[in-house]
Amino acid sequence: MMTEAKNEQLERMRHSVAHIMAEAVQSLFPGAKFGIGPTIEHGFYYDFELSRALTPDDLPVIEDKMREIIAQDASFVRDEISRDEARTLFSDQPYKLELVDEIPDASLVVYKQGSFTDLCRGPHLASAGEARAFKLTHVAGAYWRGDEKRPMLQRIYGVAFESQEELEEHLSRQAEAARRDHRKLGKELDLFSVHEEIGPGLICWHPKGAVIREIIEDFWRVEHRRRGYDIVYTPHIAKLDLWKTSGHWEFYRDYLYSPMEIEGQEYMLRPMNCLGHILIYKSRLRSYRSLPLRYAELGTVYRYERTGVLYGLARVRGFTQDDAHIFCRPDQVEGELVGVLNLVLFMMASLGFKEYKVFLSTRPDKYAGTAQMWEEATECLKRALERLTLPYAVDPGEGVFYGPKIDVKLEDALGHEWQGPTIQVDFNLPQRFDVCYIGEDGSDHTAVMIHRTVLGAMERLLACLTEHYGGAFPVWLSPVQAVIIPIADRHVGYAQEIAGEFRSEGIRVLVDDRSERMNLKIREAQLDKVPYMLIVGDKEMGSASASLRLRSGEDLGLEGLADVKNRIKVAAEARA
RNA sequence: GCCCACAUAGCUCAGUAGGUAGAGCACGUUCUUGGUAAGAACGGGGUCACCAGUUCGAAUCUGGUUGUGGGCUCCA
Repeated sequence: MMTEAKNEQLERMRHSVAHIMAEAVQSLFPGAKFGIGPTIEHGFYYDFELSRALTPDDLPVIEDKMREIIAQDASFVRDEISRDEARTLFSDQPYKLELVDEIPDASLVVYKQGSFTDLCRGPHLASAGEARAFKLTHVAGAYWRGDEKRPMLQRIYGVAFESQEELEEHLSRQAEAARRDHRKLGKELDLFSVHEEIGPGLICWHPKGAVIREIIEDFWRVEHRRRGYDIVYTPHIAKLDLWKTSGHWEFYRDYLYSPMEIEGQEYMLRPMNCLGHILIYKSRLRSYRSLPLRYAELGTVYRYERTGVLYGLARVRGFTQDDAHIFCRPDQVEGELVGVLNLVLFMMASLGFKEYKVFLSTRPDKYAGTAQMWEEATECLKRALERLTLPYAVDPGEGVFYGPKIDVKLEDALGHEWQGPTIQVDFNLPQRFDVCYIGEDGSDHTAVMIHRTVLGAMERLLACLTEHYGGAFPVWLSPVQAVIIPIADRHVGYAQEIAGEFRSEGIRVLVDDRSERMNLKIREAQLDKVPYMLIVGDKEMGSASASLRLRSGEDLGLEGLADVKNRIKVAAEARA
């Protein structure tokens, strides 16, 4: 109850600060047209149409004006007026008029403070002087009512808290998030790059990023074989006709790369991996006895994403899905779904993601198949979730046109959400490609097809892992697990001996043999977030040992080589 | 795609009355061989993203292109 009341008060304050900002903008930009100004997580925004574009330099000026307004401490006055009065009041505010016309109530509520009156349900603070710590953070463009066909307004975002301390705490959390940004760490830790010369959204994996990827992919393969998947490889381009048959050309044309002509035939870069898998399935007659068949592929796909949506590794134009397609009988669907969900949970746990949200998306307005098919499949997905006692939320109408799905959103250490694994039942492709099997009765039956990824895409996964761990990857994923630091040049030979021995047992180790001081080498290994530093000098050489330092800064002192080796191997095997 | 901002050495960034460029780190050479987060000196390195325009003269002003960032819309 206490926190609820507190939240309500905070919401009220944030909303009032939005009004105060609007008043400040009104006085600084005469003729401003006002959109809406709601509260959001941590703060608020307000949308305006102004005579000129705002720049970041405008924010402190607006903040100063807001402080003046707060100092004047005008009361927030609630008033109820008729629709006609409202139309008169907002006669020069086209966006407000639009809102007035949409509210069905007979009388409308307005709030007035100082010289500013806004159409607003409230509630608000008693007076402007109750506003507390706030800061305007950034300006951005935003379509009126989120519709890209309507005018773009200028939005000012701000944050507001009950106290200066809370505001500063929030700002420092933001700063920590910026430090963990995978785009920044990707450069610092030498994981990946994108190049103007190659094209936006197309990723080059550097050796260290590639190590992480390779380890995860190897792990993925082993786990899939163990769970009855067959691994396949299929081409990255295919004739355009195939994509017409599948419906991709019709439904996703805006997201496809233009076809290319080869020997008078049009070919297209693949946006999905399914079709190759379907053709493998169809390469011979399938009996009900041989189902389910599970074809898995780390399949690279290319999708044309609009430039404005690209984001580091998390939203790209070429990416590798850990894809698989399960072909099964209707009576096998539920069991398969449970198997996939188990695999998802296992992968998430192995990668260190403890927080995730599960969403079940149901039938949209436009759909393939019959309502009954959707009903049954949705029930199957539900039962599978319930068998694993997984809490989930239903996203009504958010399914893809070809079938219902389960999406898993991961939450990283900073609370960012990432769309990861997805499990989709498909009613479209089996029909279009006549994907069937011979049943017990000797006749053809349409197979059920399940698309699924358990990691999502390798690119997005690396983004997510990097931010989750802040670049300090667990030992099993660390590109370099240990750096051996000889104190003086005469210790390099000993360091290399250790490195050879460790390497032969699968430990990723480097010798920092530069003629630099130990302090520098420690600092750099630390900045590289290498889990173990083995410092070796005269003492260690004489006792077949190394002095062990962890990236946490902890100095574990002298330890026998066998123990060090064992310690690293145990940590790697535990995936810790 | 849309709105706004930004683009200077490999990296992080200085460089506002327009007069052909700087620092730190990194890199190279040399000296130093040092016990738990940066030893020192010297040196190499930039057609100031690209293309036009204004100007006697453009990193600096204008327009366009490309890319990046913050958002909006979108994300099979």
